[in-house]
Amino acid sequence: MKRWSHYFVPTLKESPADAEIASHKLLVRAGLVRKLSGGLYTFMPLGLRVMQKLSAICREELEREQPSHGRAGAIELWMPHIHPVELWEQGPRWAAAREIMFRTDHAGAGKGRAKEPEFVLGPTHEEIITPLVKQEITSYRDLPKNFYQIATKFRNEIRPRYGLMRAREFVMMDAYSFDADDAGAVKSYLAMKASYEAFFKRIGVKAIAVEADTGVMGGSYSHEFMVPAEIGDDDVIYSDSGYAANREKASSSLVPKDLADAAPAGAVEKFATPGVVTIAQLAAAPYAISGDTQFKTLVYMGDGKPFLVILRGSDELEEAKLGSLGFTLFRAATAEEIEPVLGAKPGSLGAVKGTIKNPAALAGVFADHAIRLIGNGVTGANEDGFHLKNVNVTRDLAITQFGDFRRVRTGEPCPVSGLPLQSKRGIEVGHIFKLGTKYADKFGAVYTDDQKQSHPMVMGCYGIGVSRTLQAIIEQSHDADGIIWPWAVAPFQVLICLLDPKLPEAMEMAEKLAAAAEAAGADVLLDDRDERPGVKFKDADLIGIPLRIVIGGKGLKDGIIELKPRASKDVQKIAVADAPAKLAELVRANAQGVTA
RNA sequence: CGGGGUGUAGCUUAGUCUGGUAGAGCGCCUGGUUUGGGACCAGGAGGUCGUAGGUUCGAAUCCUAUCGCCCCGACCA
Repeated sequence: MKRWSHYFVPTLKESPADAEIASHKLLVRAGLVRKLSGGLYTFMPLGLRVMQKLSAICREELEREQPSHGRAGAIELWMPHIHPVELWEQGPRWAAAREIMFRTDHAGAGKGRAKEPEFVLGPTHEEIITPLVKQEITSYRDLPKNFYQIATKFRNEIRPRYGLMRAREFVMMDAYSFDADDAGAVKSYLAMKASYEAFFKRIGVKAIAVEADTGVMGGSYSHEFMVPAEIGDDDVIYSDSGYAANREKASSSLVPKDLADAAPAGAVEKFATPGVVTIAQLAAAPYAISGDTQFKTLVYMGDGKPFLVILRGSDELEEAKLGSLGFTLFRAATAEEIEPVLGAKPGSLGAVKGTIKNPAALAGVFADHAIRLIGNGVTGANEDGFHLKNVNVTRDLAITQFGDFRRVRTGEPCPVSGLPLQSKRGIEVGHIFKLGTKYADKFGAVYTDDQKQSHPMVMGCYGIGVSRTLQAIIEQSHDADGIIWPWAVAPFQVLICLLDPKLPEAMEMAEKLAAAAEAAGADVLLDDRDERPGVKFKDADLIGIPLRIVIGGKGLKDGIIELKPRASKDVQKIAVADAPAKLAELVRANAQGVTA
């Protein structure tokens, strides 16, 4: 039992000026965190307790045996957070990752300046664990293995946001699985997915697993765990069939599988379009060529070489989908880069064979499937002020490869069920990746099988943003008065409000109840402060302890105490004599509800 | 990094346009009265107005630079 008067819970009546969203305001008002600087937070005693509860449950769920997958759970270890930069340079994503990494300099190290940093602060640990496993595991007998840690991560986010939601230093559970083959890696992946689902369920968070883009991590497939919330950074696309994907990854069955190639409608014809540089201008009078019959040609630079992406004029590029093309780094090309290759400025670009000034410079022409719906359409002539009509997809466009590059829209048919797609915002609290051999190849993490053959290990990597989850819980579970903690992660499960702490019989009662609750498995906070009742009630609601007990001088005279769950409005009055047993029973019932 | 906003006491802020030497509420300290939903009265402490220059007789206020923070965009647990 903690006595509030000897503890430290600095609550605030007013919201801090720099907090915008409910969970951020409550985080600070309830005394869970304090800001040091943008994206850097101190966990105050109450906030730390929640972090510890989240971590403990996370450990239990990760280490639990997964009988259905015939393998042991994950194994905890602890890796350094200062990494020699050479390991990152050797890894597969240095070019992309270095931007978000904090680097160390040599200040205070008694050395001169070096040109390159020697150490970086770890944003995640693939580059550390893979060499470790390469060194320690060489036999199939030692596989599979899944290692994890719960530790601080450092990312120099371009824009930290919303308190713990996107911080520069944050707490993450990161796990890495190593399997002998792909089938094993899939098992490990599914076992982790099951562990994640169990974890989020236990902590009282409604998180849904959605298909996700693999981004800079690479790998073959991945799921994100999303907490639905208006303030979330991500769009979840879903349908009532159960399909759910991050917008970056989402697709639709807009183009029928059996769609035949359109026959040419006539010879390609050039026409003058002076001053027309947008899809909208061409769609307007006097041209009146609707966006869904125009070909939009975008130019990107992939690892230094230009490539083209063709979409319907009415569609938007989903940039993340270009990741499937295999470039390490890509970005939109500048007008200066475009003109020498295509022969025109943006606004008159096209991919019709023979109109591209320097086709040899291109790394490829990638077309979205949806342009097949156009069949015959209009595109730029690669000559400023001119467009081409009667352009036929199969006859006239020099397409290297078709793919899914467009951003889906709600209302389009779900790729699984055909039901209309819907969209909602979500907070990404966890992510799992099946990595394949990408890192194992780079670091030479191989093992020998029972035929004396050497193979790369097949990896998976997994993350849960523990500190972000803490805030997501608040975002998902609060009301106008404060936080409503789920039982399992509450900093304390029971709050005893002693309205008259100076009354010896009240204090005696409080201690008796606290002992009963603790024996039943609850953590107890005793508000023994010399404050007026109103202050105690307001604070109680604000910090959101699930079960509140009120011991007041008046009630005690009538032989009763009060019991009120934070989540409900009902106050139960209980006879003093029955109180300890009743409280213990309630505690056990609640605890069972979250471990069952 | 682009766009927008903001910086005054521990917190929330007024004052800035129109220059005259900083005010409130909360919190804190002392005393008293109170005590079931953020009490009241009296007294008190606390501010180089983000920082550095400049204009001016005089700058929180005008100008320049710089830093921090917040929001929107591209990135991420």
